[in-house]
Amino acid sequence: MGDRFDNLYVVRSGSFKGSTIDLDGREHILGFFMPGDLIGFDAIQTGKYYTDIVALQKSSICAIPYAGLSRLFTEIPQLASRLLQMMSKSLASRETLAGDYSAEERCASFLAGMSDRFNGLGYSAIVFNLPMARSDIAKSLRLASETVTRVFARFIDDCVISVKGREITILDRSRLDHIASRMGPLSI
Amino acid sequence: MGDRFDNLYVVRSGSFKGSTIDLDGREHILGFFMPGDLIGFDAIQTGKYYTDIVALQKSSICAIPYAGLSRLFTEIPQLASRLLQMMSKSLASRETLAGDYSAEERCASFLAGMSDRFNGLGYSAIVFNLPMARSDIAKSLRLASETVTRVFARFIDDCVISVKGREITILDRSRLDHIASRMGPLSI
DNA sequence: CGACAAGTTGAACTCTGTCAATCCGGGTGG
DNA sequence: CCACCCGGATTGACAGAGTTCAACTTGTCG
Repeated sequence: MGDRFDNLYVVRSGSFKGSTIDLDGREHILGFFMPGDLIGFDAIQTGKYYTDIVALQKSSICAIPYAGLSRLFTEIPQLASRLLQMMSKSLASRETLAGDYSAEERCASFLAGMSDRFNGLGYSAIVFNLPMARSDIAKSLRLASETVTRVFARFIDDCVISVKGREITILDRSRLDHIASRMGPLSI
Repeated sequence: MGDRFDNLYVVRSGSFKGSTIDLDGREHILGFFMPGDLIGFDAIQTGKYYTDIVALQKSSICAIPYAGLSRLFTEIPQLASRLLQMMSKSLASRETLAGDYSAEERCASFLAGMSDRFNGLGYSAIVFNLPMARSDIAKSLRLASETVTRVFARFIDDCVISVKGREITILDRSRLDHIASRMGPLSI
């Protein structure tokens, strides 16, 4: 955070969280990045990164110098369009997160979103290991970690998911979708 | 909303609100658009507008066919960069709005932001007329309109602002900034 | 096996939303 | 010119979801 914006980064393996620390010292988590995700385009405007990026496990990234990339806009105009598309998608996700939704809706949307993302990466959409701590989930959903625990507990009671530490098993995806239905998809 | 994405629009005069109706029929306001603001780039990804745009007063806009614009990316690569910048800025604003901030922080940030925007347009940063209803402010900040009223009342008691209908006078900008300090600027 | 971080559970509290009543200002029509 | 309306704004009372604080449990790693 605060460094001069020179590169965009693509996650190659592992996962990251994007976070900021506000003036009261509280951490806000803006999203999680998984393989294929692009990191850093929120810095294009200001020329400075304004989020901290923290690896959640052993991970690797690939740097893309923005100067070189933007020069390519001339030769490959689709490149700019594609970049605009990715930003547009990210924007929609933020939009979703900004809505006033209940803790259950948020958690359901989060779980469904993670399932989809793992699925898109070729992993199981049913059983997967969350790379982040409960408190990180909570901060990304704007909830207290205790609330996330309690909602998960309710989901377990209702046989929607089962949980073993950070391993999640989706037992009833349609129910999950139904709970999350008011919210759009949470892609990042 | 729902129409095929063909044009971006620039506000020439007046003001607009961008809103969606969720499945429960409740309106969410995503932002306000004032002269110079660009409308519609959140549709780049999906190819469909997914917000309703409503004028708040007699207003005029200028349509920019996106097909023509994106062709220009080749000739004028700065154009794509500029567009990316604007989206990046919008992204940052959404980020801000997604955080968990108190009603006071949200309202203070909103007022400071409006003051800055009017100022940027050549109007007074001290006294200005809000074009939108209290309920619109509330919906854009994810609050109930009553809460906005109450927070404004508290600000008046503390001599931070004075209010006469939709006319706002900033009495103590530094205090306002202080209250809003945990939040980033709310530009859109 | 012990220690420390992460996660869970319980109880009290607080902020904000909801509901309802009232107030205000501007436009309308007699 | 005034009485009347009507939507927006304000104010009050109350309830509920979620936070906070604290204690307790679990699991992981040295």
